[in-house]
Amino acid sequence: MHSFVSKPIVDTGELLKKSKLKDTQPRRMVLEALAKINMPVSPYGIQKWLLKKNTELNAVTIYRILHAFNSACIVHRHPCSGHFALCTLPEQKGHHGFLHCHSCGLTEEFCSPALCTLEHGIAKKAGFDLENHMNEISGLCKHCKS
Amino acid sequence: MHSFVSKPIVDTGELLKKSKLKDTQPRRMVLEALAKINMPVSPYGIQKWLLKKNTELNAVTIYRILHAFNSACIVHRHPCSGHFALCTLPEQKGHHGFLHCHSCGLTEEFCSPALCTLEHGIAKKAGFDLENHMNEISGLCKHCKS
DNA sequence: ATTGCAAATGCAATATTATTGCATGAACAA
DNA sequence: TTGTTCATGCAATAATATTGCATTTGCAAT
Ligand SMILES: [Mn+2]
Ligand SMILES: [Mn+2]
Ligand SMILES: [Zn+2]
Ligand SMILES: [Zn+2]
Repeated sequence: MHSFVSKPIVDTGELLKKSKLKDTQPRRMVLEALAKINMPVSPYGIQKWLLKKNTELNAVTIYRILHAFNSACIVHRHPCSGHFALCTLPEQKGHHGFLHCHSCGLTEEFCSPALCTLEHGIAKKAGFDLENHMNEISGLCKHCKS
Repeated sequence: MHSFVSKPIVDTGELLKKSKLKDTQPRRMVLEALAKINMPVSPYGIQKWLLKKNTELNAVTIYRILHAFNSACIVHRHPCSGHFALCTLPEQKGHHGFLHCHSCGLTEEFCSPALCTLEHGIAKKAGFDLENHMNEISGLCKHCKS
C-alpha cells in the first residue's frame, strides 16, 4: 500500500469551459471531488466525499453530471468497477485505456494508437464498424511488486 | 434486428466435468440457461428465464455459480454490461475479447494473441505485471450496417 | 452400499448501484 | 433584463450485489 498520489492541479472552471458544458456549482463540486480524490471513485463515493466536506449533492445529479463528463471525454468510466476518474491525458487524441493495480488501487491511463489500430482491424475482420472500445489491464504496479 | 442465432449444442454435464467443478443441479440449470439464451445475460435475467421454464433458483446461488464458472473460464463476464455468456472459444488458449453490436445485441468472441502481446507490452512499459485484461469492442455488426 | 467431509445451496437481511418523471431553479445568450 | 434552455432536486422505484449462517448434497474414501 502506497500514497504516492501526485496532486494534479485542476482548474475546474477551465475544464468546464473547454468542454463547452454549462458551468454550474454541482459540476464544479464533482470535478473538484474527482481531482482531489485522484483515483477512480463511484458516484456514491463522490457523494460521500462531498458530505465529509459538509456539502450535499443529490446522487441522481452526480450520475447525470458524470454521464455528461464522460460523453465530453473529460472523465472516463472504468467499466470493471463502475468508477469514474478524470482523464489524465486530455492532450492525447484518440483512444485511452487503463492500467489498474489490484493491490494498491493505483490507476494509470495510457494511449496506444497501435492498440487502437489493432482493434479496428479485429472489428473489421469480423464485419463490425467499431464505434467504441475499452481496454482495462489489471495487475501489480511497480511499487507493489517489491 | 435479427434472429441469426446459431444454436450451439452444449452438453452441460460434459462442460462441468471438463471444468472439474462439482456437478450439481443448479449449475446445470445455469449452464442450460446460458446455452439456450445464447447471448450475454444478467444473473437476474437467468433467474427470470428459469422461472419461465417453471424452475426456481436463488439469485445468490446464481451469482455464486457464475463466479465459479467465470473463474473456470467456461463463462465470461462482459464488464460493460455485467452480463455473462458461455465461452464460445474453449479450444483457443489465451485471452478472449468481445465484439458487441449496440443495435441488435449480437455478441461475438475473439482471440487475438497479437492484442494480448501488445497489452503485455503496454503493462510492462508502465512497470506493471499484467494479470488480467479486458477488451470490449462495440459497434455495428455486418447485419445492422445494411 | 455407507459414511464423512468439504463444498454448494437456500434463506434472510442488507447494501450498493442505477433509472425515471416531474416540478423547480439556474446559466447564459440575446 | 429577459426569456429559453438546460440542469438540478426530489420522490419513488428498480436492478444489482454481498454477507452470514443453517442446511443439504456431491463425491471420495472406506
Ligand atoms: Mn483519457
Ligand atoms: Mn472465451
Ligand atoms: Zn500497486
Ligand atoms: Zn447488429
